[in-house]
Amino acid sequence: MEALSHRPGCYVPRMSASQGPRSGAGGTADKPAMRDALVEAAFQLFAERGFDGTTVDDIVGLAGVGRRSFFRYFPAKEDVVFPDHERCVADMTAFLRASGDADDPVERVCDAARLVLRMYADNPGFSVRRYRLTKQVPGLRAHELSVVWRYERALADHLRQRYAARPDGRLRADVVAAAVVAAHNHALRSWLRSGGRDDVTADVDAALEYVRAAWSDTPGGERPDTEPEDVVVIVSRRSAPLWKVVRSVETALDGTGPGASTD
Amino acid sequence: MEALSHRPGCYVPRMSASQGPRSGAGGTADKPAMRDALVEAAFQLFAERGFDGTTVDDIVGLAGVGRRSFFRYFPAKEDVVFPDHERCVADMTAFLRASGDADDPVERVCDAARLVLRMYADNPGFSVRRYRLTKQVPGLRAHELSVVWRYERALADHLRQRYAARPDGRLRADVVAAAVVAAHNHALRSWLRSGGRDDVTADVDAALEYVRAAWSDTPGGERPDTEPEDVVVIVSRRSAPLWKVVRSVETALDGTGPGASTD
DNA sequence: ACCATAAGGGAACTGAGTGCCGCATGGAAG
DNA sequence: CTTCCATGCGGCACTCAGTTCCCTTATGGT
Repeated sequence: MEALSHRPGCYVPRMSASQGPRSGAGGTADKPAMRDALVEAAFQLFAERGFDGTTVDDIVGLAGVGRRSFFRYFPAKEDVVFPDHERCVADMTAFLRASGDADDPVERVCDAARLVLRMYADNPGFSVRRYRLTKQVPGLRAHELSVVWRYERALADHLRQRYAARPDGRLRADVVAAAVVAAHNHALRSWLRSGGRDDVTADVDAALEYVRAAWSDTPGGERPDTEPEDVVVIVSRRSAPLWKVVRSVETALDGTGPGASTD
Repeated sequence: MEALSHRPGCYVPRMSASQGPRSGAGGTADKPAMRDALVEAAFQLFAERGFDGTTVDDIVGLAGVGRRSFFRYFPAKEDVVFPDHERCVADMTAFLRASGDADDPVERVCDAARLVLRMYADNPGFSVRRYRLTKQVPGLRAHELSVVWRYERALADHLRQRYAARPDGRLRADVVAAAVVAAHNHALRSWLRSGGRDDVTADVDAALEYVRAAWSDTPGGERPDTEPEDVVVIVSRRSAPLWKVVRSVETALDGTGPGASTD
């Protein structure tokens, strides 16, 4: 999570696809005013008449632009609901590409998921409005699946590189990526359902820790540098009475007595 | 997996959605000839001109039926590529609903995934043709996502019921469902990529065992009915030499010697 | 013979998405 | 200042997916 805080120069400028025409002077931070106007008009009409009840002509009519311009900025009507999706994917892939080979791959993809979370949390109002929309419009739900799929593919591709040496590296990469995305989405959705009031980051951290504990190579809840020296394993016959099991566990954890410590 | 073999009366008759009109006499096993003709014509044209290069008029022209009839059987053009999807989802939900509370939930959803696999493996030729199609047509890839999403939701909903007592039950359900689907799809896709020649079931079993080992409540590789009487736990100091660890493991498994058996 | 039901066929319509062309702006070169 | 080119925008027309409405036909029961 430390990797996510205050990364000054890590922002991908603007070379993303589906960005539409770059307007005016070839500077760095220009404002696609027409694009924002289209998004604003679209969400206003979607709130009034619903997604299916709104035509592209309605949107461009309210925004005061030509119909052809809409499809210059958004390849499809559904894309106006996820305006900066391409930039987010580009940011995530850049973040993963900047990963070193030393750190834990699972940690890295969890941090990448936190990156996506931050993009949602930065605009709570917009995220909640979009969530209510996608929840009840089947076409938008389907579109959201391909949005999420892009993130999952980015995570899985990164993990496949990192797990290239493992025997089941590709399988593990796909499974871990799916688990991370599922955990992230679980926490994100419950936050969106609450209207954006709860503490997202804590819930997402807990959810990601859940899969990290199951799939990371650093098994404990600790980071590699704080990992304890000992690994504890307990053997017990199932028919043994509970108090005997407990006593043996305690003894084994002490490292003395009749436990199974080999050292 | 025993639950998957030979379930004579478990087949969901025909009340699925998107099934189109039920034809002719009200018997049990009638054949929607027109539906099959549409699928056949569609795949033939898709192979020749591609999905985007084929219009619905082309399909109905080759099948010799009216254009309106196509949309009676398939709500959208993409649905002709997944003709029995609704029946598969209905089968899976029925299979999950028939689950007892005794067996391992993870085992159950893994078996449900194997059920889907069997539907693919029953028609290898069709599955491979569809795979090659969906691989290169973005619109079909997106549609496949919503197909897979239905399966994942079915698994997750079942797990949510089974994990209702757990503190993080809903999170665990979502993560396990995603992991199972990812593992299943990983093995399925590699089989489809091979043209349907490899042994699917073995690969899928291995992939599902991968997530079962991580998330099932019965940690070993054993089924509940063949579970051994003993539970083995091993304690080892990390700095111990490997041979000492191995020797202690062997001793512990023997139940004799200086191991940690409490009985 | 009559009607009821259900399936197929077909014309016409809406709306998304695309191709093409013309217009305007704005900066650079003559 | 004019010419030229590049770029963004608007508009028209077109294709095609999907829907609505209505008609025809077959079958089966009374």
